[in-house]
Amino acid sequence: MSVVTRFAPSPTGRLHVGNIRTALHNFLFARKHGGRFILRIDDTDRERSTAEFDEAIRDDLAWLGLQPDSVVRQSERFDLYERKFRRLKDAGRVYACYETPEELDLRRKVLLGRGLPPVYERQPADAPVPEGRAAHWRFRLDHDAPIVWDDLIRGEQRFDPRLLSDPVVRREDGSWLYLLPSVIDDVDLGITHVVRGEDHVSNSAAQIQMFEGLGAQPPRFAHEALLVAAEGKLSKRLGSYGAEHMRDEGVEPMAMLSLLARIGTSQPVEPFASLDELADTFDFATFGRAPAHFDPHEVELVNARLLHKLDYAAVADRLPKEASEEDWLLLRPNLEQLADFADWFAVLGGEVDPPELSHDERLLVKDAAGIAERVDWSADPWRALTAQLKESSGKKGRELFHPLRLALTGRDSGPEMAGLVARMGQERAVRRLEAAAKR
RNA sequence: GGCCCCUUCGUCUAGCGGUCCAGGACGUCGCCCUCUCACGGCGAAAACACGGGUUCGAGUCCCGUAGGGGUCACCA
Repeated sequence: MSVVTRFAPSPTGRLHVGNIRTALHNFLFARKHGGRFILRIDDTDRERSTAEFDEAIRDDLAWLGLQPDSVVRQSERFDLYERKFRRLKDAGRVYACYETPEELDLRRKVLLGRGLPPVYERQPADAPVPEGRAAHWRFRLDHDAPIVWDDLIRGEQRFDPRLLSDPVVRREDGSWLYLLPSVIDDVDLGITHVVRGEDHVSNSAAQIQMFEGLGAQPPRFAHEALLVAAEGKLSKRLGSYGAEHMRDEGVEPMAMLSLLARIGTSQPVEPFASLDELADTFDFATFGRAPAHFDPHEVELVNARLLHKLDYAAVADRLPKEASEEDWLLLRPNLEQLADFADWFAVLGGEVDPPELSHDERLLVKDAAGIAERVDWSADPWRALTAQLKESSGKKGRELFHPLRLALTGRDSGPEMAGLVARMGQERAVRRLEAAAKR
């Protein structure tokens, strides 16, 4: 049996880390098993769904490289739901209800107040239909069929259907609620594995009976522990760490994905350059059951480590077109974001602001400028320059190198000076040293 | 309030009764590459929530306490 997974966001907002992680796991599992990954836009809620978010979600997935093999939209499948709904109704698995939300809410509070589970109480079949009230519809759970499944992450799960409310599947205006259309689609699309957050476990319990009611075999389920914000006690909203935000912050998609694939698992977080590498090692058995802390700072760290090992070919099209492979190799170890490259590239070929130096440092740099003019730049100019300067000034170590780094690059830290100096050329180096000496 | 899940180094975790004075990864610190900052390499410090049991023996099993997460919608 080949694997088919799906990611089913509702277009009521942008993707955030939690979403992305679920999408990634569905993608990786399918990829690992040579299966298919489907994007299902859950837009049954017409009030809150928008075309803008629909598009933004597809954009974000594309940016992340999580391309679905196909895309379906629930709003285009209402005919199918109608047919299945009718069948369930004829079979008595779906029945009409007439309570108002206020009545249900009140009843729930009473039950809760008595310390009882707030489960929906079915009305007797001969209960009078309230005057002028339209029906909404519930799925009838089979109270005599214990619900059991073997969760890929949580192990054996058992639910007593009596402790679950018969879920409302359709409103009085005919609009659909999440639970039933999702099951109908999972059957129709041949979904073999449902991978989602553990906030869905009780939904899965009810849905398993829906699969059976529809005469279908339920898929396998994997409910992953949720992510919680790392910072402080006051749980910050995870929603702010969205794909949009990541893009603006210069996060490489693979850095984000590398972290999300492994956080909360027993496998180490390492920067991976491709989804295939991630898919190879993907395994639900390594998933922990406790909520993992997501720390945005960790994304930055993985991002930097990823950049440090990325090949020129992987980034060439996003670099200034004059930048060579050598430039990339020289500058790469110092990048935290790809955008930093452009700044360093300017240090090689552009201009830098002369730094503020102390009196002693200016003298040293002036001396250096004189030496630099006479050095043979085709050999190893940095070695020649520093050797001579060391001798003439009597300085060494930080005292010697720091002013030179400042004068030549305008910054107090950065890549290997030897490489930078050779690449910036004699004329530019001399000019910068002189400028710094004068300032 | 009911039900479900969880609690090992700062963080993510390994551990499925003795082989654990608890292993790995990130971070931190130190050393090396280099006579600078970074990159990289090597190394070090760092944890079994608490209290009771069971057992010859408990991080590992049981109960309780505390804490965290989830759920109990005419949201998804």
